[in-house]
Amino acid sequence: MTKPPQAGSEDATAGLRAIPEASVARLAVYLRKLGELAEEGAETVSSDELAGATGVNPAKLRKDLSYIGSYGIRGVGYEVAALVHQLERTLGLNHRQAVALVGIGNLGHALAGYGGFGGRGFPVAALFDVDPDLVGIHINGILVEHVREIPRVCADRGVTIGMIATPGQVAQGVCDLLVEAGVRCILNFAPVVLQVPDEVEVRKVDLAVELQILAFHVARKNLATAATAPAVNGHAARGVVNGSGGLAE
Amino acid sequence: MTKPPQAGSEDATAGLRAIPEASVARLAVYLRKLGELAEEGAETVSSDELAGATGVNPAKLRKDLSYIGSYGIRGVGYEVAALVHQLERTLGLNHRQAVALVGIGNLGHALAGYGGFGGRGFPVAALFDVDPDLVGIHINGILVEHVREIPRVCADRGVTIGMIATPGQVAQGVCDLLVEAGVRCILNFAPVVLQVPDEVEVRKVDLAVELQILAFHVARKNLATAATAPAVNGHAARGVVNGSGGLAE
DNA sequence: CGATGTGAAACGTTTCACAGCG
DNA sequence: CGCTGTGAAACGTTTCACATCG
Repeated sequence: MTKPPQAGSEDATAGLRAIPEASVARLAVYLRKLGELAEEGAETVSSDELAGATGVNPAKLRKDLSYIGSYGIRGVGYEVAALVHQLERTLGLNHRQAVALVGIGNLGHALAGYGGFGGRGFPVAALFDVDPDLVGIHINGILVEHVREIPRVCADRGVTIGMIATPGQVAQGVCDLLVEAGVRCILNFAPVVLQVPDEVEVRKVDLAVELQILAFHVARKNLATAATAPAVNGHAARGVVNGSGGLAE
Repeated sequence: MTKPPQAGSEDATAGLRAIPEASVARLAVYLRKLGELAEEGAETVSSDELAGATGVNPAKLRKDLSYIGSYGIRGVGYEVAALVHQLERTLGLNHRQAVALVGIGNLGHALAGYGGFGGRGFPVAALFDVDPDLVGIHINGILVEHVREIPRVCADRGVTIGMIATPGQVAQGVCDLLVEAGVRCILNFAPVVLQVPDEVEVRKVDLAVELQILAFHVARKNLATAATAPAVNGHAARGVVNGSGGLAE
């Protein structure tokens, strides 16, 4: 397609190069659904089925799968087991990714105990905090160590992914330590924009921002309903915008 | 621009209509940074400054702000206080949004206690679970009620945003209850794709997917370094691809 | 002059429509 | 015939470059 970059390149390299970011995110979703389908005993899925179950347009799904050098069978669909295997390979789930979690507060605790990680190929290999009450204890069998140990411990245990769940003020400092330790992919839960070198990939999960986006849509919907009905009505925004009887606080 | 929809529309309606999704997400980020700047006593910011602090291209920032009917001063920048006010109005933060949280497990506990919500205009108005050990207790002063109460309680308290932090198997059922209760914006932490009517807005926070995206990038980077360096170096991937001495599990 | 606001080009993503194969 | 795989069109987003104005 684009053109063969080099003649003798492994198929591993060939497939991985040019997958759009947006597709990668969906591949993970397909993979999860395929896991469920496999458990239910399904042997094949059509793009329509899988697309329906994952809330995606079938054409988009087929294009996504075509990026990984697809293994579909025309007239039939995709073989579930084979597709699972290809997706896992593409997403780098064939070699385990050791994860370090920094910040064992409310959220950190929850993340440390979250089944979705260890269960699905992301063993939490290290926990860090600065609180003396936390350093030294074990969570889910993992020792909480002091943040200053990050460079040593991460290097030792081959940590490839860091998760930051600290308060915002210290997140950048923690990030710098992780980068120093050679961690090049970071999942940031702290409400700050991290500054990192180009070679480091940061993804952000920002709960406050998510809520604000939804708040925007609440406002949009209120205006929409206020605008549809009233053309005749004068000022129909009445109870909609400010009609919250009595909130809990 | 697009065209004035109706002559005498309030400026509130005029500005809100056509803001791109991608911009809305960033507006929330600008708002947070502006809050910090205000606390530091800044009176104005230039697009370059604010863009730098939020990791965004300055032109993009200016375009984003132009959507809300911008209040910048040429040659100077933006007045911080005024911009904060405009952003809050645009994001629907002037009237509080009552939030309901369903699923008080690991993650739910953390969310219920998270300061970023109540502090910033999102009072948690209701908590729900099915576990008899949880129903009846208070968390952060809020009573945990049974999931079956969702329709009544949400309607009573004017809940506009629902958060689902349940196991995947029950998330769709919970979602249906929320929708039935009139909640039209949902933040979903459960690892499933929710099926909702068109008028309901769902945003998904999917930790496992985030990690898998990062895992993909780890794999990509390994291939990149394996491909760039070694032209001279032989096999430079040394400890990178399979150098994980001993993982924790 | 310096920073905003914005057409227009570049880029990425989604969707359509259908050729091609099992 | 049915479903995949994929050019090409449509759409949304980002970036550039510069006119505009305080």
